[in-house]
Amino acid sequence: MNEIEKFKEKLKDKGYKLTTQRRVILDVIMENRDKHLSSEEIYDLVRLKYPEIGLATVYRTLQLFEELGIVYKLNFDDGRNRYELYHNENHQHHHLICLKCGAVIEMEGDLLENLEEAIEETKDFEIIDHNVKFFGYCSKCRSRYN
Amino acid sequence: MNEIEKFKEKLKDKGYKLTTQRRVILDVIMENRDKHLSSEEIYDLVRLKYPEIGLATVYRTLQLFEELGIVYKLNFDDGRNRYELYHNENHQHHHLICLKCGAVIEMEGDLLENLEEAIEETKDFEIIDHNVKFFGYCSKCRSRYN
DNA sequence: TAGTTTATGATATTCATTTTCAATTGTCAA
DNA sequence: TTGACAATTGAAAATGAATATCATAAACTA
Ligand SMILES: [Mn+2]
Ligand SMILES: [Mn+2]
Ligand SMILES: [Zn+2]
Ligand SMILES: [Zn+2]
Repeated sequence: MNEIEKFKEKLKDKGYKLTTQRRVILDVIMENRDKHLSSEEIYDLVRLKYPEIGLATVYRTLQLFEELGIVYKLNFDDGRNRYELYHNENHQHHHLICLKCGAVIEMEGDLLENLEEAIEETKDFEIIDHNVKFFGYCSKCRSRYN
Repeated sequence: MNEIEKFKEKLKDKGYKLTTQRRVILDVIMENRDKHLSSEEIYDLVRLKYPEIGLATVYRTLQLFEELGIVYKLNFDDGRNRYELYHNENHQHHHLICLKCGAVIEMEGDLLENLEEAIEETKDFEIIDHNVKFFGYCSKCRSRYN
């Protein structure tokens, strides 16, 4: 079963309808797997394919996609929601955000085992998800030519 | 030199004036070291001591305090800025946020050495700060009596 | 204390997001 | 294929946190 089939399934499962709008929004997100687009950036891209769409529909759909686990909501402290396609089951990557140019670099691999173990033991806290961001300077911005 | 003296110094250093409003806001934050108050929560507490204060003053002051390194701005993904007194120089604690009751638990100790080393090496990224949150269930909410 | 500068409070404004609601569309049983 | 009915949509208004504006007030300093 490919991604589109899974998508249709997920919608049907919960009684949601498959609309053109939802299809187009998913397409845009899939075509931008590597990006971390904001709601309005997604709106702008979707409008190229489907100019009649309303902004509210995009916001509504992104919320729905998050509920369905199709998309993951990110917060880069820039005052807007951003989204990425739900990669692998256990969302194991961190984001490095450049304080100068705003570049977002992904860091695969968790490397949080120590920390998570310590938390579960000393704090008796059951971890469901984590959110790890690093702020600093990317290689480009560190070079003296900048 | 105690905390208040340091505070006065920091203001004077940059040409800022010491006003009653700033003093009262600092007091409220110091009296709530263990909390992670939002701007409006701080406003409400400040008004108990100084009812004439304006909301804008509280927002402005919190921004100023962040610039001066008196306070640290937090983002718990609840749509509002939260602040805590700048603890130790290297802001080494993480937050565990309960998905059920909203409790915020602090985790002292970094335990990110592995991860940070890996990033600096493999990504050529200079880390200035990090932001680590864990979402899950606190001990209270895990007990069957809930 | 006077003179200069910074800060304040009230209010208006911004901006992302959400809500409202009448009109439209997808689904599914007949 | 159709009709009934629930879900969805787009336009517009509303919300809510944060910021900007501006006349007045308070702090600093010589
Ligand atoms: Mn990512
Ligand atoms: Mn804390
Ligand atoms: Zn950069
Ligand atoms: Zn809890």
